[in-house]
Amino acid sequence: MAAELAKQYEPAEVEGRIYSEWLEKGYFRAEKREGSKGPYTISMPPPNITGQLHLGHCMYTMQDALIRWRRMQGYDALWLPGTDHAAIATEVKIVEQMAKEGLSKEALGYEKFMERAWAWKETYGGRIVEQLKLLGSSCDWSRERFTMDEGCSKAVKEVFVRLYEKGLIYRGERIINWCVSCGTSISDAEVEHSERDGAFWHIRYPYADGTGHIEIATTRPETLLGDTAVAVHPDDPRYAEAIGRELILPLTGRNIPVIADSYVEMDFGTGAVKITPAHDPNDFEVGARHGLPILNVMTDDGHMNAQAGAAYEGMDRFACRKQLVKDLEALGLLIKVEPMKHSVGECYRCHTVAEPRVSTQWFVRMKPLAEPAIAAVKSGETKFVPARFEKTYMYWMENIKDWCISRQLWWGHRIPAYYCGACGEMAVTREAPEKCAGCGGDMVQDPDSLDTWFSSALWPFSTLGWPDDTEDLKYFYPTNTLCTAYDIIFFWVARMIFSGCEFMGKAPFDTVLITGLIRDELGRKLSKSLGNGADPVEVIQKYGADALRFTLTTGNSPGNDLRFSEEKVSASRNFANKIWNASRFVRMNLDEDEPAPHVPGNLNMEDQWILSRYNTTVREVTANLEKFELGMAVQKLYDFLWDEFCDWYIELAKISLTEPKTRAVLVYVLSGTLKLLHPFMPFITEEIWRALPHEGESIMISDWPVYDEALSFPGAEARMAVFMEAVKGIRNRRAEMNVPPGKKTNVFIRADDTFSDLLFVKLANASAVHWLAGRDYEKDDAVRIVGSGFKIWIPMGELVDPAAEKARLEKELAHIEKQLQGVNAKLSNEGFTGKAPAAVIEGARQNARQLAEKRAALRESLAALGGTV
RNA sequence: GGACGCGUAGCUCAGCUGGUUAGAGCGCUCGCCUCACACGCGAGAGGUCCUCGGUUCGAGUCCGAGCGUGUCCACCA
Repeated sequence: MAAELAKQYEPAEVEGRIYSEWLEKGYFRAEKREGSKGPYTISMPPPNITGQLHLGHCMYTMQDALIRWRRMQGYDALWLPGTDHAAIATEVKIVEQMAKEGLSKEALGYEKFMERAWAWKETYGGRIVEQLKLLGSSCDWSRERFTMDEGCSKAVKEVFVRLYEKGLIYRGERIINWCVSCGTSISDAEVEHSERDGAFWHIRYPYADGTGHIEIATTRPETLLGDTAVAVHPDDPRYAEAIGRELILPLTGRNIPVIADSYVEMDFGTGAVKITPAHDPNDFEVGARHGLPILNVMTDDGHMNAQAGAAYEGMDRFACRKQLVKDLEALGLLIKVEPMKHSVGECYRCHTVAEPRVSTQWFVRMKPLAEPAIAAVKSGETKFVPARFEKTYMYWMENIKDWCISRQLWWGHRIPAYYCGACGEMAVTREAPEKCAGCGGDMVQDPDSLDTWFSSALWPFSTLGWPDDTEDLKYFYPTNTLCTAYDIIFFWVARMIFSGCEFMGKAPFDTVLITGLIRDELGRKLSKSLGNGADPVEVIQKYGADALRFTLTTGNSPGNDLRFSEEKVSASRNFANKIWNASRFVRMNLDEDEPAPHVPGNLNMEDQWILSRYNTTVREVTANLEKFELGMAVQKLYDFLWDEFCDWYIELAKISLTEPKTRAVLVYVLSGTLKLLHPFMPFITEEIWRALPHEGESIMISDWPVYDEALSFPGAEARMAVFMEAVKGIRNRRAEMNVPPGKKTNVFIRADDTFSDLLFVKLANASAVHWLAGRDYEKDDAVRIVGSGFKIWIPMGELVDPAAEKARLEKELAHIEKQLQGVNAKLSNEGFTGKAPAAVIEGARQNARQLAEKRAALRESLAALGGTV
């Protein structure tokens, strides 16, 4: 056994050593074992290889806590880790990095660029994995995966081909969101909308026959150059005559028709809408209905193209907007400019204003896939915790649109579509075709890659070996708990569910545990630009991983955001130190050959009490974990260990440390509590557990404690409650009377029950305890303490301030009277006595009796005191 | 325009299916270096549980309305 423990817990000395040992022993490895309780699986949300560990990742603590708990319960607990290639995010970073060296993608070429990207993956993907280890994550690293590794890539290809063959993937020309900065399409989910100050330009479109004009209003004047019609509502009387006439599109000289479409809102703007099918999703629909030409006026990088006309070609889209407004004004066609707030979409990666534009892309037909995914949640096959997020999910799924999955990026999974250079024939296949099946011409692969979420959607089964029918897949799928923040329900959770339903026939997990977001002290979202996120690595170095984990799990409930502050971590560190010192105390009083944890015989009141309280804690903490109430579980452990075990039991145990029985109880309760705490504070619990008598080689593979009816001692709990009340009463009185801690006092007690004098000597600074059987203390010169089932007198001479005592008694009396009044009012209410459960009524009666007793005693005390003041 | 949170002690937040006197951490006041721990010990102060109605014998907890605040979704140009 280790020598005496240090006075303060030093996490930095402990954590690395213990983590390495766990790794070496292979404790994280999950396997199908005979006689286990079965599988318990969590797929780790794969962190992006772009990132460093941030506080958000530290919420993975919840997953680790669940895994550690289930592992101790005897499940084959698999926490499957990995990283995400994060197509667009990574590519943007690499391009940035290259720009600093004066390099560009194009200049480098595809092959070289990909080499560079893989090198990036090795460096930074590796870094974040190492950082996850610092947190204490007990993942099965032997199963670590990457969304672009061979297996995952095979799964992606398989899914693409199957969906294509089923007609659920198609290629077509649609309006998509385009990021001019990233140079790629992005999905609807990847566009963030925000309200911005903009303007509403009212513009005159003259009739071609020179008989007047129609006034339209727009927030994006530059798109005028791509207009191919103006639409009005068919029932709008203002424009009844206009329908079918021609207008001259200003600055272009083109003629465009006025068409009728009920998409137009009559009472918004001027009731006439310019239609730009190439640059607006609604206009695209209108255009399709009316067979309008589609005129794309912009380039990939957000400049105006030749179709915009020579005057504007090459201009940046926003510069063009300015110029165009100026030109309209010069022509007298600008009627007015109204300030207007409207929502602008931007790329979620680079925050450039996204451009809706028509483009040929690949899409997933979502409706048929959404149906089973909706059913899975409706039927309860998959549950959200907290349940309210089901609504978020349902709303999105029920209103889902086709998913644009192709990206004009290099870093990602190539689309398995091949085109014949000779005849244009397309083939979608698992293996690249040698030659065109039709004409024998050479085939070229589609240059686009897939949305990064396309591969993460398959994560719960691709990582287990799918499409091969592996043993892992059979055993660990479906997984159990998916734990993630609410901000990626659409991006990821929803897509995993429909993918699981489609390809596995089963939803990928039974529970989605939603965590909140971490915010800073001021409640702001953590962001790189604000630089307001503490670096978890530094926090861990300073306070320890256990303190950080504790901070993130305690007193927090699923789905709610959490404000992070260093003060909280410091408080958690203090708790770790408290555990450490309590254990140090226990440890230093043990014999060399102290037996392993067991419940001894000959238990006295306080032994029974702490065992009973421990037993209750076991039951409640386990129940909390089953309901995913991790915050509550941790809170209970904190309270139990600090308030009950340390503040009371250890103090009482000091009286009888020489008895093996007392030491056995200390060891039993402490090591059991450490087990309960282990999922949350893995390092310190392991370190201490090993220093105490124990069986087995690690706390992390020890058995989770179970509730034991034999350890339930309600009688001892009741007696102990009385004792604690008495001790607190004495302490309180001494404090208020300003009795110096060193001054011991005589204590006279009349009680229904008796306790060992030593208890009072030790905990209440008593010099001697006098038990008054069946009679009160007779002299008047004493301070009285009245409790439930006891009265205590402390001779006044030993105290100092009778006036203060009188004031205190009066205050307490008033308080008691108020309470008594309340209880009596309740008891005399027939509604209450008639309808409330018997136990509640009995409780109230008992309370009333006790209060009445206290009141009587207080009055007596006051009367007695009155004589002496 | 929809949907969803939140509003409890000075600050940050717990409080499950309604049931005795509403809790914690930090901060504050008083006293203690008491032989595990000053990252500590003991004792305190501090709350109209946002407002108004309702259901109920009983509401911080359930319902309705309102106010404040935050988030997500949405094609009104």
